[in-house]
Amino acid sequence: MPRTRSDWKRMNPILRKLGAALDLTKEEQAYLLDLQGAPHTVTAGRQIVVEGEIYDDIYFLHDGWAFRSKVLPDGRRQIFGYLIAGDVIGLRASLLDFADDTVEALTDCTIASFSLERLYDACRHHPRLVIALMWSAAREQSLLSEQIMRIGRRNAIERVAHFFLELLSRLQLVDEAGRRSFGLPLTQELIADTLGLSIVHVNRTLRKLRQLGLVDIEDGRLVIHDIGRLTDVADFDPLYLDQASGAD
Amino acid sequence: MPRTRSDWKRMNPILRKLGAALDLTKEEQAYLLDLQGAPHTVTAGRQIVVEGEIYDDIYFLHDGWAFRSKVLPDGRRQIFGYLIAGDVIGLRASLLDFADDTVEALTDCTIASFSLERLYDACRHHPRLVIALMWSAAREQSLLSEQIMRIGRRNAIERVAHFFLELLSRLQLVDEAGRRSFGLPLTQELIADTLGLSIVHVNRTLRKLRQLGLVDIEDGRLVIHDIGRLTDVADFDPLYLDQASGAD
DNA sequence: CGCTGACTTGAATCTCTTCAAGACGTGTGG
DNA sequence: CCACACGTCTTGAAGAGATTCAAGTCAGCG
Repeated sequence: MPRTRSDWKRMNPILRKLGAALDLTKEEQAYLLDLQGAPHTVTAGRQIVVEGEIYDDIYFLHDGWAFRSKVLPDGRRQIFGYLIAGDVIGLRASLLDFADDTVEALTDCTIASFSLERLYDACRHHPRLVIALMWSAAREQSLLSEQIMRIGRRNAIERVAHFFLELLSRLQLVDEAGRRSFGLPLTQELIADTLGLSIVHVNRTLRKLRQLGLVDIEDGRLVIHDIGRLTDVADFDPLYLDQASGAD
Repeated sequence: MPRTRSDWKRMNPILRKLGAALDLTKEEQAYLLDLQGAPHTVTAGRQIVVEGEIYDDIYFLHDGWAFRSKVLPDGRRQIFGYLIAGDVIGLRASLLDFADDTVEALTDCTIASFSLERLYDACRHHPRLVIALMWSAAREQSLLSEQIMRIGRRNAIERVAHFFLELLSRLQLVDEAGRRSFGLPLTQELIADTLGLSIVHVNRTLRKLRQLGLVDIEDGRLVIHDIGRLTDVADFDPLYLDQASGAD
């Protein structure tokens, strides 16, 4: 299904997300769209960035889910975070000499690339765009910090609850979640590798959350029954997401 | 003890660190030094950045140790990482609306500030400097990812061993460590809050490392007796540090 | 000289992991 | 169309790793 440029623009989640941080001018928006090549699709399971490889391009994720991870020699895997519509992929890999982790498409993804080279030009002509990109990277760092907090100092039920609420807020920002539910393409194994738990324990923890009447997962969709209580359980404070949720 | 500008320049750890990534021209180096105000001292225990506050300035850390952390309402604390000579403080806080964690001086620190406003100018006139700054932020992200890996998927002894080796490499880059030892201003409580462990367990783990003949802590100095074996225990791969260690 | 902060150690306890086995749904080839 | 394999989810039981509680040592310091 062919799309015109103005189509991309109207629905572009990157603009939506960056727009939440800075008010970009029409010109800046146009420039940003021009930077990108035509979007293409990556099928689920494919690796977009591979640990140890060299990259000069970065990608904007338009649609779908991806995740960053790394595997120890003995097979233990850690997932660092999930990438959803509006997120940037591979910025770090192209700034550093090599990618130091792997980004894999979790669902079919639509991505658009542009070369880092063009960032130099952008610097000169549209410095605010670079600031916007840095803002995006800064926010990603906040997510990483919060992930450390989750894994380092929270117990299993807090981790899961907190993780779900973070996903809810992030997805809402790009219009991919309802008020209290969203499509969750994760297996329990992925959740385990994200939160530093075993599969079995994730299973038991989900059961507990279900029994408490807080959340349900049905048909790959997460439904939060009581956001207030879940927020209490998780001790969730969305400040770090820097997205003025609610008041928006 | 007064210093001339050329003094700062010669010994400036920021230049040393950024120089490891990009070869900055003389002009770029001079511009970078001009950006900064005169260094001043922050005494140990003082907070440099406070969670929830608004910041427009960023700081270069010239000397000393600081750490980023966050505390849960019930007192559990997580330390996200340590800042040493050459590191940037507060970039994230000034890009986002608020600081989302706290940076505290662990030892007396020497820092120099410059306003984020000037970054716009830098963008136009010296885009490579901004790239260098982004490289620095990217590397910081790598550290955070590795921290997640440590806490999420490694056991206590691996965490401690890996943590020590990371510190060794980072300190060596800015000439603050010998071949196999360095000054370690951390209490066991700080190590515990860094690695997601209890104080007691850190203590036992350090004892184990000592008994294995791998490391010793004497007089606030960490001495690694057998880097090879410690690297094996930790499964340490310095690739993520992006500093071409050894071959340097 | 007594107080405080950091380190140390033992014992009991708990959270989470590991091992094992079964249920369920789905896709595939005979 | 059935049998079988496979991936995911689920649950029980045993065990390991880490925490908590408690108490005691030691050095520095007012």
